[in-house]
This record gives sequence, structure tokens and C-alpha cells, in this order.
Amino acid sequence: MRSTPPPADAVTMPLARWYGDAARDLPWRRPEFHDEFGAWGTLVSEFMLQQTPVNRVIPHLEAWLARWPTPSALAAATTAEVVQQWANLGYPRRALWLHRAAVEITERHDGVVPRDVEALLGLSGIGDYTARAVAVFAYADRHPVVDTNTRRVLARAVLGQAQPGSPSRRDLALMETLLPEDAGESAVFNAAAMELGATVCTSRAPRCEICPLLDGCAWVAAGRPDTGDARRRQAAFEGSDRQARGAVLRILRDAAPDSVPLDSVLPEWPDPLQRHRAIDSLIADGLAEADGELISLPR
DNA sequence: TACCCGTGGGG
DNA sequence: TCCCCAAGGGT
Repeated sequence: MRSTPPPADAVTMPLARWYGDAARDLPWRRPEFHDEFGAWGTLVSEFMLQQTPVNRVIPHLEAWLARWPTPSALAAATTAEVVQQWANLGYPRRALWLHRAAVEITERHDGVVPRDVEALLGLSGIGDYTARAVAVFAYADRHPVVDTNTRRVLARAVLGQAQPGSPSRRDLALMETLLPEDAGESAVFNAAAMELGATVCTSRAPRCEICPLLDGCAWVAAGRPDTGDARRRQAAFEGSDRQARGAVLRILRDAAPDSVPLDSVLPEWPDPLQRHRAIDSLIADGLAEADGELISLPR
């Protein structure tokens, strides 16, 4: 006699089966990747994947790990080298944080990426998502891993809403209730939920026809209501400070390791005040360094 | 909590 | 063309 399966199985079982067939072949999912780079490889990949699409990350990840295959190797690099290697991945403060995390790992953890979630959360640039992603995907421990893809899958399949709206902490708790007891199965479930959100249960045009959760999906059952789109729109990029900062930093990256005259940096920028603000804030963030009338990446 | 932080590809 | 948004985190 089998007991009635827990409701969570209605989600975990079909998802695991689907993942076995449909998972993309990504570098950080290959055994050789873990053999070669261990948890460090996972950590670097997760930093790069924060808000940067998979396809753009892959070549940068390989170059980065070839140059700095261990935390201590990166810790020994200069800020300028790190920012330049980060290239056009975007959000360059992540490069600073990754560098800082490498120093922290070297100094506080004997050069070994921590396994404990609390210890991981203590590192620069690591939050709820990245800490658990490292613990689960590098160390095969049992934790809920909740990113924007998983949140969307939970919102639709379980909560019946078009987009995630509840605080992400609540989705973390919800994911915990669905997590299989077995650590290995739970790791697959975490990866599968993310993969489904990335490739099928997408934000704009979900492909419900091929979704393994179609039969039990609360959102489909409700007639795919458009939940008023509570998402906050991303601030305009054109004319923003971010655009100005990006333009300045590109010049410094291209010139590195040389300095350039301050006057030569975006002299024609439409808003001189904004140009000044961009330069100052980059220096304040540690992404640039001024020396008299010269400016460069930090030395 | 809401806002800030780059960059580029796809619908 | 233009708009959306992408394996988040810090403040």
C-alpha cells in the first residue's frame, strides 16, 4: 500500500522528469567544470549571472577562470585588472565585490569557498540567492534557491498570478515547503524550477503548450489572468546617470593600464553636471581613480 | 522599502 | 523601432 503522495510531488515529479530531457548544456553544469574549478567556479559563475544573460556570461566566465582559477589568485590581482577583465558584462561593481569576496575567502576561510550559507552571506556581493546557489550547486546541500525565474514559476504554477508580487522572502519559504527531503533531488528541483522559468515559463511569452506543469498550473486554471502587472518598470536608461557612468568607464577600460586626461573624457556629453557626477561617483565607488588632471582605473 | 547600479539581445 | 528585461545585491 502506498500512501497518498504529498501535494508537492505534483510539482516536483513532472519538473524533475522534464529537466532530465530539456536542461541546457551549460558549462557550470558539466562535471569537468566542477572537477577543475570546484566551488570557486560556481561562485564566479553566479556573480556573473546576476542580471546578465547566460549567453553573454559564458565566454567571460571561461576567460576569467583561466586567468584566476582560485580565490587566492584573484585576491592577488589589482582592482584595475579585475575591472578591465570584467569588460562589458555590466554592473561593474560586481567585479569589485567579487574581488573583495576573493580577498575575504583568502583571509578568513583559508582560500576555500565556504559551504555554510551564513558564512557565504558574510561575503561581499553575496545575498540570499547567491549564497544558497553556491551551497546547493557546488556543495550539493539542501536549501531552497530562489531567483527571479523560480519566483515567476511559483507565482504562476502555485499562486495563480501572472508575475511574482509577494516579498521574495515569502517565495523562499514557499520553495522550502516544496523541497524534496533528499538533498540530491532537492538540488535538481531547484535547478529545474530556474530552468523552466528561463526557457518555458518566461516573463513575456510563456510557452504553456510545452510546459510540464500545465495540468496542475494554478494560473492556467484561472484563465491566465493578467495580474495588473505590479512589476516596477526599470528606470529609463537613455539620459541616465548609469549611461554616463558606463560611457566613462568604457573609456577608462579601453585606455588601461594608461591614464587619460580628465578633459578628454566625454567632453561633448550633453549634461556637464551629469558628466561630473558620473566621474565623481565612479571614484567614490572605487571604480576609478583621479591623479591631478589624470584619471584611470584604480591602481 | 524603493531606488540605484550596465549592457546588449530579442520580440 | 522601441521596449522589455535578464541566475541580484547594496543601501
